Amino acid sequence: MLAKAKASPERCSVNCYDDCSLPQAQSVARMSREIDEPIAKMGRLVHYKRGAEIFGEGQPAEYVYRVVTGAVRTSRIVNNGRRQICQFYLPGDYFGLEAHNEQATSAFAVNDSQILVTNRHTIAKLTCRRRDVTQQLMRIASKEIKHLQDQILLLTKTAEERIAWFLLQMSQRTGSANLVNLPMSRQDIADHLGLTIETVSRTLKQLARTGWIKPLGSRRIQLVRLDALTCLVS
Amino acid sequence: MLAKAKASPERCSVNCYDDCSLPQAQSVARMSREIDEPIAKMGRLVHYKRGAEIFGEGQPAEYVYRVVTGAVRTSRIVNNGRRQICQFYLPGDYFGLEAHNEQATSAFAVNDSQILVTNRHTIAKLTCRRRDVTQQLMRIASKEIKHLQDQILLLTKTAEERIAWFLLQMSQRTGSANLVNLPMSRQDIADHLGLTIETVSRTLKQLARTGWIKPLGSRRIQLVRLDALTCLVS
DNA sequence: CGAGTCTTTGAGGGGAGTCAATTCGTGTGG
DNA sequence: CCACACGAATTGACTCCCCTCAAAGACTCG
Repeated sequence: MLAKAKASPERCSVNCYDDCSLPQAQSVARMSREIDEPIAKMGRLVHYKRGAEIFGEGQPAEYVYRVVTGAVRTSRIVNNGRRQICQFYLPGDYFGLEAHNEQATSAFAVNDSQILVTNRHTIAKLTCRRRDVTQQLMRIASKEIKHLQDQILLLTKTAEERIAWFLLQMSQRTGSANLVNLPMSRQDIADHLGLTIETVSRTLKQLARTGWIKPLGSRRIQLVRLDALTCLVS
Repeated sequence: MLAKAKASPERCSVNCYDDCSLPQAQSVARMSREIDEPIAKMGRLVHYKRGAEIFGEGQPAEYVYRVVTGAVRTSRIVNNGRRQICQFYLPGDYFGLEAHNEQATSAFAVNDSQILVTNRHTIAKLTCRRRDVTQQLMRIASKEIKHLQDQILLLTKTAEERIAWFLLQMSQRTGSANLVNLPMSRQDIADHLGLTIETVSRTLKQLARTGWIKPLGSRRIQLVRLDALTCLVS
């Protein structure tokens, strides 16, 4: 019931760079879909082990983060002990930007992950010189807001619709059309969708029985009937 | 069931100004808690009648809005006809900023309202000259994100907790400690909290029976036991 | 005063939660 | 390499909260 997150704040700094001069920075910039993202080109690459805390709720928000490899979840603990997973972040996604003074969420590495960490001061200084940085910041914030609004819509729907939505979203975000890799546990999914692990499991089974999905092991799912799933979410 | 929003796009422009020279602009700036908010000092004051559409979902996001008097609700329509009210905005609140290219929500005036409308280009130009504008933008976005996250936490709670949370929040935002004026209908409240009007009505009755609140007419509620309500939300 | 809308109240049903037991999967140590 | 342990995931039975449907009551405004 009380899903306490593992607090193993083990962090290993692997590589540092502050400019585009190093090859790693180049590859990071190339990974970006929008080439001219100034924030993507600076920062420090940090390696977090599976389950490691990246930042905690209430901590001062000093950095902006970007997933390079792996996966990250942000979460909040509610009074009754429930854990709400606000968002999963996959390679290319920014997070930690939404905070103003202090973090409203905690962030944990779902898997071993490489995260690009950029100081907010560095970004703030950049906004004075380059006007497109402000636009990029607002674009990231807008994306975050849009996503939260989608999630709010989701929480008024049925379990089946939530699961379908989640699977479709994961398939879109990971790029593979009809094969979904789930880096997170059932508990993570349940806490994200506002369900219980039992309901998640039952609903997945139901979708498999109707032939819309095909489970390939516990954390790999093939989306057989993309049309039916999409229709369910509409 | 299908809660269709009234589409009465009647809008009356009452006053225009683009600088601080006019007295209305001064009063708007004075209303602001943070005196040095650059956005609050410019724009055009528009009057919207009760039920009027301020902008529609999918429309290009050209302006940023600020409530001066009245109340505004932003909403989205889900596939099954349900309406999700994303947020209520009260005097002093900004809205419409979260959109990137096009509005993700529709906005309607709950009551007759005066809205300060500012062109995004004007703000964008200002960011080049004054660096604090970017910070203000991010502060508004952060506030919006925090609020959405709170609402997500809310939607996993019971009806009683949602109602209590809503009443406490409204009392905080309107400034009056234990007297809540509800400018919106039961349907609006229900669509905001992810409940039905029947459940809203029943839950309010239940809270009144336990003596924690005291209804003063349909749209005025006295919060008798603030401690108990706060404990419920925790 | 009356038509329409909003709100309240009641009865019944369904979907997800809770509790509990079993199975599966992974890593560990003998 | 196998046996064991531990957690993760599945499956089942039962309960409860909220939704649905329906009708009556209260309020608003012409």
